[in-house]
Amino acid sequence: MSRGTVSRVLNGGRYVSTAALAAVQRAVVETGYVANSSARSLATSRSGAVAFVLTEPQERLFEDPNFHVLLRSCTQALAERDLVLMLLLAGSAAEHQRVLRFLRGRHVDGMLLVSTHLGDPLVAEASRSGLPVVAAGRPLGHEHDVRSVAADDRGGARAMVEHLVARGRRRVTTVAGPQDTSGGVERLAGYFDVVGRRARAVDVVAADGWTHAAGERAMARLLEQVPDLDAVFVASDLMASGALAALRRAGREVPGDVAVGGFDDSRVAVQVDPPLTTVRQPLVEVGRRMVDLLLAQIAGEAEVEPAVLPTELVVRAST
Amino acid sequence: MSRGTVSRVLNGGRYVSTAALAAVQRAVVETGYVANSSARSLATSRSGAVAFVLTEPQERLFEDPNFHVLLRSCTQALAERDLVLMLLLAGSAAEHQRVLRFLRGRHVDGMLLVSTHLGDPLVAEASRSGLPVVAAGRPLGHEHDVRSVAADDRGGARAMVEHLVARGRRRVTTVAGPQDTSGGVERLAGYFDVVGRRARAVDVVAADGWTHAAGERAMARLLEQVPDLDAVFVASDLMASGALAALRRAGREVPGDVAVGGFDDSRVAVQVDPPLTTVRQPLVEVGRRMVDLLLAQIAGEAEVEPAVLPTELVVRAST
DNA sequence: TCCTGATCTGGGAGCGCTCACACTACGCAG
DNA sequence: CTGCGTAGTGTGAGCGCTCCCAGATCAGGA
Repeated sequence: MSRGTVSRVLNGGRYVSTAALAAVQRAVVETGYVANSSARSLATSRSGAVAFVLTEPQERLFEDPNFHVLLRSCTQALAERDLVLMLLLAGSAAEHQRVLRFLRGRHVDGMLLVSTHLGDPLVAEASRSGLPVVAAGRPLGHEHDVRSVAADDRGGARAMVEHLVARGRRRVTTVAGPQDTSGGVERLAGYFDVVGRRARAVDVVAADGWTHAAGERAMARLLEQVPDLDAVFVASDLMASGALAALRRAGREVPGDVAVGGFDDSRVAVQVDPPLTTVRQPLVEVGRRMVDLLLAQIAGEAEVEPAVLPTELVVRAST
Repeated sequence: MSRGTVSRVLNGGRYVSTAALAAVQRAVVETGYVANSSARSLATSRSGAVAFVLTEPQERLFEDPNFHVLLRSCTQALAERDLVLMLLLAGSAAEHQRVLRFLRGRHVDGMLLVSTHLGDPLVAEASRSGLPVVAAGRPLGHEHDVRSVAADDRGGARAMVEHLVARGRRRVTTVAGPQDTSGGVERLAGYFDVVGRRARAVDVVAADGWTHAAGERAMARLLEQVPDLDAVFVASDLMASGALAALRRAGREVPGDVAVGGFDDSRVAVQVDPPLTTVRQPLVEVGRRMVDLLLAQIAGEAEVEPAVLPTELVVRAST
C-alpha cells in the first residue's frame, strides 16, 4: 500500500479500487490514524483556519450580545465545512500589529472582519493584502473593495419609526449609534426617511458608543433637549436598556409617557422591564452568509455583490 | 547567508554575529518576510494554537456573559505569548466527535476546557489523550487527573449568605445552579455552610440551567414552597435577573419584601433594577491563570495543584 | 607552537503530507 | 493483433521550515 493511495482515500477517493479503499479505511479505524494538519497545510498551502477579527475596544465586546451570536454562528458554519475559527482581537494598537503579522504569515485562509469603524486601518490593509475578507456590516469607506454581509439597517429603522408614528406619537426622537459605524449611519438614515422634513436637530443625539452607559447618557441629554418627547427610537437594544434606566430616573413611564423602540432583538430586549419593541436582525443568518461568501472568495469565485438581509419588526410592551 | 543563520535569527539569535543579525533583520523588514507557520509547525511539531472548548448547549452560550469574559481574557493572555486561540463548540454529539478528531490531529498544543458537566465524556477523553488540558472550574469526577482554575465558589456563597443573615433576614432561601456543575454544587455547599442545621429542604430549589428563564422558573417555585421567604441567594446574576422578574410578577418588593443576592458580578448585575448585591468572580484572572497553567503543562512542568482564586462580596441595592 | 574551547556559519536530513507523472493492467474498437 | 483510453498504483519531488553536525575562525593558555 503506497502513500499515494492512502492520500487519495483520505481526500475523497477518486481512482481507488474498492478493495484498497476498504483496507485503508479499516487501517485508519484500527490505528486511530489522523492526518497531521501542519504537513497537510504545508503541502496544500491551505491552513483550514479562518480568522475572526474583532476591531473593538474592551467595553463593547464585554457587553454586546450581538458579537457572540455572530461568533457562534460563524464557528458553527465553519465547523460544518471542517474549518476552524481563530479568534483575534485588534482593539489596541499592539494587538493590531500582531493581527497584521499573523495574517501576513498565512496562518489562515481568510478573514472575517467584525465591527469596523470608519478609517479603520485594518480594513485597508486587509483589502490590500489580497487575503480573502468578508466584513460584517458595510465597511465604511471600503464598500467597493471589501465584500460584506449586513442586515437591512435602514429599512429596519424605517419600520420602527413608522410604527412609533402609527402608535400616535407626536414627537419621535432618536438615540443614534456612533456615526463612524455603518449601523449607526444607516439606522439614523432610516429615521430621517420617515421623519423627513419635520426632523429637528435637537431630536437626534448620537451616542458615543454602543453600550448601556452610552445609551443612558444620550437619553439623559435628549430629555434635556426635548422635555416633551413622547417616543424614542434607540439604535440598539443594549443602548435602549440604558435609555430605560434614564427614563425611569426622570420619572417617565414606559410606554405611558414615552414609547421606546430598540434594534437587534438581542436577549436584553426580553430581559428588561418592559420588554422592548425592537427590530430583529438575522444575525445567525448573517454569520452563515459571511462564511459562504468567504469560502466562495477562497475558491476564487468573483461575486462582489454585498448581501443585505431583511429585518423584522417585533412588537412588545415598550411601545 | 544560509537558511540556518536566518532561522537562528528568527528564533532568538544565539550564536549569530551582530553583522549577520543586522543583515537578516534588515532583509526581513525590507521584504516583509514572515515565516510560514505550517512549515514551522511541521518541523517543530508545535502548532502555536490552543483550543478553547465550550461544552454547552446553545442557550447558555448565547446568554451567559461569563463565557465571553473568559474567552476574551484567554485570547489576550495567549496573544501576549504569540499563541492563537481556536474556538471549538462541543454542544451536540456531532460537534463532540469533530472536536475529538480535531484534538487527535494535533492541530493544537493544548486545550482549555470550559463549563464541563458531571459525566462529560470530553473530560475523560481529554485527560486520557495526553494532550495538555486545563479546565475552568473543578472538573467533577476528574479532580485528580485534570488541572483546573476556579473561583472560590463555596467561600463566596458563604459570604453572601452571611451578609443576608447579617441584614436581619429570617428566612434565607436559595436558587441553586444545576447540580451537575461544580459552580452549582459548590455554591450550594456554601449556603449550607451558613444555614447549617436550620436548613429545610423546601428552602432550596435547583434550577435546570444557568439561564434567565431557569432562574425565573425556580424562583416561582420557591415562592410557592416558601411564601414567607424574605431573602434568596441566587447562584448566578443571570438567574437572579430572572428571579427579579418572578418576584416583580408576584408583587414582591426588592429589597423591601425580599432581599436578592446574586453571583458573578457580571454586567447584568448593574443593568437590572435594583442593581444586584453579588459576589465578584475574578474571571479575567481565571483566564490568565488557565493559560499560565496550560503553558506550564505544555512545557512539561509537573505542578498539579488546582488554582482557587478569591471572590469578593459586592453590596448594591438589592439586599 | 600547538591545543582547546567558544563562537559562528553552511548545508544535509527530515518533519508528514500532496501532487504530478510514470507505469501497469485491462477492456474494447479498429 | 495492434492501438488507445481508462482505472488504479507506486514513486520522486517538493512544500518551508528547524535541527544537528561538520567545519572554520579566533582567542587564550600550556
